[in-house]
Amino acid sequence: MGRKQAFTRTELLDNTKKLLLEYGYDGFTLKLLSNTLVGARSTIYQYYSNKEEIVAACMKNIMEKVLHQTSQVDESGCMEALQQLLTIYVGESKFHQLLSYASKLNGMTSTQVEQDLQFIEEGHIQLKEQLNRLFVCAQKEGNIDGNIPLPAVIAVFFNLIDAPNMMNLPASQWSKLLFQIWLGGVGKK
Amino acid sequence: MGRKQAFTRTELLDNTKKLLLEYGYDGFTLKLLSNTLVGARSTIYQYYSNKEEIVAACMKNIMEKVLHQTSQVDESGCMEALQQLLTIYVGESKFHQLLSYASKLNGMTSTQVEQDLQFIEEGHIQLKEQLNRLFVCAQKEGNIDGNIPLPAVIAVFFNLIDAPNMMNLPASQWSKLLFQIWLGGVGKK
Amino acid sequence: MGRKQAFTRTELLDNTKKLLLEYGYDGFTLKLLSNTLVGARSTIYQYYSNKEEIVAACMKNIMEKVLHQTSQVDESGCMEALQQLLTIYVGESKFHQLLSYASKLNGMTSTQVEQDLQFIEEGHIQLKEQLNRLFVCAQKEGNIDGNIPLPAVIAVFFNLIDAPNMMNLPASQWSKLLFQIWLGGVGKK
Amino acid sequence: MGRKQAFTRTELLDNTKKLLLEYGYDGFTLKLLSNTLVGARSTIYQYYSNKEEIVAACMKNIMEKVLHQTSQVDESGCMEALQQLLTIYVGESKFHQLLSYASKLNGMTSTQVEQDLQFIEEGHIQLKEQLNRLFVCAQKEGNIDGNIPLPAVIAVFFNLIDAPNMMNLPASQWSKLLFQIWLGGVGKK
DNA sequence: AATGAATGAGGATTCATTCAT
DNA sequence: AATGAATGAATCCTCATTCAT
Repeated sequence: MGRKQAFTRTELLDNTKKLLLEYGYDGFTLKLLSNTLVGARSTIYQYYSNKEEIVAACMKNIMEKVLHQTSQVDESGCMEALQQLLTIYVGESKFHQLLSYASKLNGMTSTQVEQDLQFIEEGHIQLKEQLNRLFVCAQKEGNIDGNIPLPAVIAVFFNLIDAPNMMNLPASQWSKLLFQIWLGGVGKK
Repeated sequence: MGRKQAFTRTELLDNTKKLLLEYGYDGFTLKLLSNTLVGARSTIYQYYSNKEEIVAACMKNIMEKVLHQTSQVDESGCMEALQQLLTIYVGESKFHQLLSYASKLNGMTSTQVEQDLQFIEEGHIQLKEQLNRLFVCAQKEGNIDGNIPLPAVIAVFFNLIDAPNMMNLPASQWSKLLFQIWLGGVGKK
Repeated sequence: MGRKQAFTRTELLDNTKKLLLEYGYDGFTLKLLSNTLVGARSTIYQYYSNKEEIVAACMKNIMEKVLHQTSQVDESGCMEALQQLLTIYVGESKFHQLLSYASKLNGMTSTQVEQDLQFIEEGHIQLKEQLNRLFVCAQKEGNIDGNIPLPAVIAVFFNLIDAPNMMNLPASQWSKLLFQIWLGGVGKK
Repeated sequence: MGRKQAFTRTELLDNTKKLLLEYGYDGFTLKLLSNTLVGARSTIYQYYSNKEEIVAACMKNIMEKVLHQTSQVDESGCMEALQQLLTIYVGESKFHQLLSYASKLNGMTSTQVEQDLQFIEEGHIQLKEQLNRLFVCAQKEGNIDGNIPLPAVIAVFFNLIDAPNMMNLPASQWSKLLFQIWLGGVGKK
């Protein structure tokens, strides 16, 4: 009963992601979004009740995907686990950039936004804890140089995610390369 | 006798930089800018004929500063030179972030913007060439592992700039640490 | 075999009345209305073809109820009759307020609205005539001070209807009190 | 310096008052308002930063006018004072209706609105106190029938303000007539 | 030259109403 | 007949930019 949907929630969020990455939070307008969809601008409000909710849902989506993958990583071998995590992060394109828009969102406006932000927040914590566990383990096992302050180790690790894959290697290879550099450096041995 | 000058071009650009970093390109409004200056909003148009020109000039400014510093680096010792470059980049706060707003600018709107964008573009090329020179030299001198593809070496190097200095070390120390990690990795030797 | 009826016309109008009183004409939206009913918003259009028709029907309804009651008043004793009328008006909650929305309605839009407005208009006239009859009679019988212009007598009488019953007396008592004040004033005798 | 104003704050508020009375709070749109003024719609925002502030300012204005007048009433003779107050209220056209829009305003949105609402609130209290003083005094002096509950006395008094002056008498005469009815009733003595 | 005021284009959002199942 | 989805018009508001003093 009722008319059939012009577009799905998934389409909406996918296009949102693309546009957010291309134009940033403020540059992302509902007009732009509706242009990538088949219907009228106002139809978007059938799915989400305002712009913030759309962006929040989009971010939550990505966090969910990442959490799903990271939760399946076998942590018994910590170096392998770290390598796998890097692959996941590198694969989930622009993870950092997208989640950085959280600061633009005002949780007070809508319960839905608030919930999504909370979910993202908790996801972040979970991810941090996992990394911490693994870094500590790696240090204990003697895989990481104790002379380098751990914050620096982590900062560099995290930053690798955003390194532009200019050679267009497949994500897994690229991440392997990055991991190798992170661990052994670029210097001649 | 004219009215007394309300504010200088330099003040204008300095405040622009601060605001751009705080609010991003879209969040940066002329009202916000004029609030940080002594005169009226419309006076800004005596200096630049639109918002894009202001941002372009601001970006050009930063590129100029960086180019000025990098051009003074003694390239005879390539490893030392690279280390110095990293210090310069790390010191020039948010170099990447600011220059990323170039994508928001539409060169077609004004000749001035076009010229500034061109300058920035050329600056980028110049910087890349300098790095390339040094990386090739470093490789030749046997300081860099030939098994790692040069683009990866460069990508990681460039990305270090944006690593958050969470321990709040002085720029020179932080850059030294990053350089050391880049070269030798975080793994136990 | 058709679908089962979602809601009745009466339910629709009753809820409309409640909402009109709570939110006013503009605050009254079809979404709000459909939320108080069991079916879908669009089903409302099976009963009335637009918002104006709903409000007009609601207003007509109320006028009908009042007319029905006032037509049963025995006018032989004019003071008793006036007292009864006041009770009716006071009892028909917010009679004035609801009928004031007539000004928001545009008779041109639909024949139905036009007819309803006409009905209401005529009802008003009928009520006025009845009151006039009774006031004239009251004057003749020497119950009303001939020195007070009749329009003022009527205006005050009509306005009593809207006096807020702050003591929350039962309608009949409240109306009796108002009638007594109207007739005898609040001054010490 | 600068261009000369297209319209004054006073014009703006006067037109606002007229429109509010004609169309109600929701029916009052900035488009409507700007149509009654010489300039563009957006120019209105030079004076007030949103619709609520305009309405709040308009309401405050009216309250100020009324308070100014009521504060000059000589309260030594309480019946005369009450008569004067009624004249003031009757003269300040639609005092009640306009101030009733306070409920539509959300004080949280703007400090200005909050302050104006507070002012209006306090004005209300002041007016109530003045009336109370006078009613009590009138009762003491034996001018008011002790058998009628005071709330009813007050309710009727207040309601007189809104009685439509259908004979178009000058405000002072009309109010005198109303006062006389309120005090002595319409019945034959 | 400096400025205060004016303005139009653009964006988010709501709502009555219409469509298609 | 009932409905869920679609939609365009209308509204508030912001902002870069232009005007006139």
